[in-house]
Amino acid sequence: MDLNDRKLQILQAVIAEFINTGEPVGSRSLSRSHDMGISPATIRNEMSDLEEMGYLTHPHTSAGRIPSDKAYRLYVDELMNESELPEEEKQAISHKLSETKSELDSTIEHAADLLSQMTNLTSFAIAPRANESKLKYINLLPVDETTVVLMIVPETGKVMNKALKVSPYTEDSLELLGKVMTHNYMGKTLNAVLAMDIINDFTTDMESLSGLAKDVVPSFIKTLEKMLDVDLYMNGYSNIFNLPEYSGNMEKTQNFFRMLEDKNRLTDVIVNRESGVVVTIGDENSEDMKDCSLITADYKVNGKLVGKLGVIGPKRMKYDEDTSVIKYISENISDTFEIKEEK
Amino acid sequence: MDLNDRKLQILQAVIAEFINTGEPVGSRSLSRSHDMGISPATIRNEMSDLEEMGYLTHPHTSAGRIPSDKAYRLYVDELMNESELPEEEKQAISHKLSETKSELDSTIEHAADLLSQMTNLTSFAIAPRANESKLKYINLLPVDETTVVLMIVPETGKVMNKALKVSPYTEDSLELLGKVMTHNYMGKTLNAVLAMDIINDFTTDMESLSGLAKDVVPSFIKTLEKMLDVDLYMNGYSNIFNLPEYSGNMEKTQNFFRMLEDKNRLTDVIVNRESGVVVTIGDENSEDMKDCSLITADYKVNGKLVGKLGVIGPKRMKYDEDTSVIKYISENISDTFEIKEEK
DNA sequence: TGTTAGCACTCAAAAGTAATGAGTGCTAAC
DNA sequence: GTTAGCACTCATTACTTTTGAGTGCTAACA
Repeated sequence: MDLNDRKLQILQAVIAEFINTGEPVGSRSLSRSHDMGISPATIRNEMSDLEEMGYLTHPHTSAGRIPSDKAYRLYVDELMNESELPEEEKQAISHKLSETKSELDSTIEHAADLLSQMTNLTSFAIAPRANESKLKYINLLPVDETTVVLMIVPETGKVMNKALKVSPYTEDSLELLGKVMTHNYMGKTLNAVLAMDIINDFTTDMESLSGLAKDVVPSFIKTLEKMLDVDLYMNGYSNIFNLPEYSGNMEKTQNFFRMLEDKNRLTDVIVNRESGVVVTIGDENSEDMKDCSLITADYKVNGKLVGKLGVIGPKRMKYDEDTSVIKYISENISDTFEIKEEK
Repeated sequence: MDLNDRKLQILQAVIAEFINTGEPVGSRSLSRSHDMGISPATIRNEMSDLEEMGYLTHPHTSAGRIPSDKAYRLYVDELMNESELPEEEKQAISHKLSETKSELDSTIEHAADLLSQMTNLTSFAIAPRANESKLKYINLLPVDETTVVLMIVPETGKVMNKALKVSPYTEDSLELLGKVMTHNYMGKTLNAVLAMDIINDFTTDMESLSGLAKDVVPSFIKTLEKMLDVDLYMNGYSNIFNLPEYSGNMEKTQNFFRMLEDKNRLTDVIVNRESGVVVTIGDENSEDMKDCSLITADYKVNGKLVGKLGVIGPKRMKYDEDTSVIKYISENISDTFEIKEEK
């Protein structure tokens, strides 16, 4: 059987209608809302064909049709026309994001915020991962007799520092320790440094430092490990209650929130998505998200891929608009954190 | 009318039963479960009295009784015996918290985690507020031609730093600017510094620095402002679905999540609670939390009050156990971050 | 005088029943 | 190939009945 023009037209109409209302679409109501010059009976025949081809399903015999995952996939890949964002929305985004220009963390947070507001979905964003990023700067600074601050600056990603309680020390030994650490680890990637036998570097070689090193090195390692963690921002989860299929179904709602609360798992899923603007639909996701769709995009800092952001919501989301929003926001962030050549 | 012994006993039994099951408690079932040597009819008479006195209510004529807010208040203040935590739970807490010893942020996060696990409620914790904390250390560090790191260490609370993009600069001018900032602001409280006319300090006086200062000072101010924000950790919100009164009532659940998602509001509520272990019940809270109870406690760092943590859940929470857990965890944190005198 | 058995009454929740209506599939005529 | 007609399906809604845990009241009892 062939996906001829009329079938496509009907399929598109069913998808559009279902995305809008969330109710199964019947032949009669379709012929009323989208006048395409054919009778409900004809639509019925076509729908029946579309069902056979796997694009539509039936919740039960006497209900209307709803799009299958395959239909959404077709829609996203071929049918929908990515709408250009209206100028005023673009302005609103740029304006909101420029408020925190040059502060990546806040920008990411604001981006997630915007995203959920503009899509009425649950949004998320993750800050840069640092693991393949080279250490650019390591420093130990004296604060008071028993406090020093350890600071680690990776090439991309978040600066980390930590105030450490240590036994009394001399500034000289602190400076020396800082220099040794810098010498040993600077320019290497986070992963590379963590693969080294850091503790041994200090316990065997340098007697004079071992006291201070004993206080500092474990924290250094822990801090490096913590830099591998990605921060997850999430926003707009209450939006789910605006959708009748959730607000009328406690079990679905429960699953949704349980899924969201497993932050590690969610972070994993997001981190491991392909780059670019990616849409995954229903079964294309893992079991716990199988009746959701996700759209993600990544943003760059200085031209390198570093973080992701996106939305999660029901399969009947407004793929066209939502994709545009996400795309625009991620590009906007990337632009903001581009090295300005002319500077 | 008098709250005699028997009435108290019955009231206590009703409360205990209701906290356990969430179902209104009838006279017959009460006489069966708590044998107190009197007939259901007598219990009925007493319950009727208790209702007149405002301790019990009736959802409808033919239903059992449920405790009023007043009853919970009495229970919390006088009737319940704060249970000592079993030794193994204490151990579990100490063990889990000691994993991240000396890293306040992670400790707080873990504490919130533990709290929700042990109480089956939604837990929250806020990291220290820095606004009355004195600035202990300000530094500007060169990273590369167009990047410097600004670091601010307050006496208590979180070290903040930020990588800033700046126009090309000399290390000398950076050092000078750092010294000026240190000279101007060190030892003052955050609030005090923010009250000053910081921008003017630099634009008028020091011509030589104005280029660099123009890049750095606005970020300095923003960073200070950001230090006033408190970070809120939240955990275990899905626990709400285990409670029949929520999992059977979408509207309640919605309100709960909407309330939780308003982070600023929630943070405000928590920050402004009295110190010590505080329980607020139902109407004692603001409108949006009026059918919840909250228990909070604060923890100290170096003996100063700095942060809070607690739980939010239904009014029929296990006040005795939950209070003990919160109290123990908050004390444990305070102990961990106590200055060790003997050091 | 406090306690209790007995009884009529109440009412939410559960179960059963019927009506509604949007939908389908099939067939026969156009 | 298209469409009107019709029998059939089935979730949803409304209505009714039944059930049972509960109450309040009264009268008798210790």
